[in-house]
Amino acid sequence: MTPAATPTVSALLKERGITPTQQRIEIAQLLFARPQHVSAEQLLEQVNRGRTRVSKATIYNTLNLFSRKGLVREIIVDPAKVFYDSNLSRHHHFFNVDTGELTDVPSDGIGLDQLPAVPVGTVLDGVDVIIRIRAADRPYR
Amino acid sequence: MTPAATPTVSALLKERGITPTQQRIEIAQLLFARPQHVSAEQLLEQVNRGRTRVSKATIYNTLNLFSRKGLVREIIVDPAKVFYDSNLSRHHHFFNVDTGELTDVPSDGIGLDQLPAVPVGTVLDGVDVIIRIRAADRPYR
DNA sequence: ATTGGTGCAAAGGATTTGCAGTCTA
DNA sequence: TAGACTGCAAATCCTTTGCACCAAT
Repeated sequence: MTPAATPTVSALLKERGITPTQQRIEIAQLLFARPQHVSAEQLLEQVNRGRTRVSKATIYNTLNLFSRKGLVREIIVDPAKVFYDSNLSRHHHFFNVDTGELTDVPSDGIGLDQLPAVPVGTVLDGVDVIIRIRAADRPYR
Repeated sequence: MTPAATPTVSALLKERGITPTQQRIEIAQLLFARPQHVSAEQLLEQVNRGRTRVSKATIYNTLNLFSRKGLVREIIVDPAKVFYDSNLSRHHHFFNVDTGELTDVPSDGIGLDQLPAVPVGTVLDGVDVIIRIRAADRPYR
């Protein structure tokens, strides 16, 4: 086995002060293979489809860690489902309340110009813009 | 007892096609006494502090009903806590991740100019802008 | 009578926690 | 070897559901 099959991800983790364990590397590789939104559950499935098995607890621990370290962004759209976004560029989301689908807003599509000053004693942590949409033919009430 | 101690709220509910029961009136009175953000739990406490007792199930049923009928807006900031906002005017929120506090963004403070076109086959359901803030002296990582 | 609403308790589902065993440095 | 990490299962917490009882038409 080659000693450095995953140099990039491992280095990325170290940069952020995260010990690159096997599980974390596996998780990070999936997350950063392409920008995506995944739930903890989806990620767990993806990982366990591969060689390295990880537990539910580790998925949650790792996602929380990555989130705190700024490697992924938490997107909370539903009380029963958090998504983790590996695309860190400034962008916002459509959330289809009928399907539960989360998609990016085309970058040219939104103008969130000036942010308000945050309250005294606080600092900005992040801005979420979630545009809720639903199927055009479901009046739903 | 006066036959119409609560004419306003009762009428409001009827307008929206909601049968004005005692519990719903009580809940609505609290919600609309002043614009506020409450969680289901907080509202349950508030209601049960008064004369009319309501159950947890009724609180949830009622909040979901009011939300569907457009009387309150759901604000989802945390997977474990939904707030219900009785202020329906277009506005956005600060969410203090350290304290769990939700406050309004001063109306002049934000410019969300153009919204993107929603995907084909869908219609706009609502837009949430949540500005996450944290205590200035808690680096937290 | 029928339909709708409420309450209670149990169920459900996502996330967290405790703790023992394991790995990293 | 010390400290950090992982896995498993149990525990938590918010929210929903099932079902019996009550109210209104």
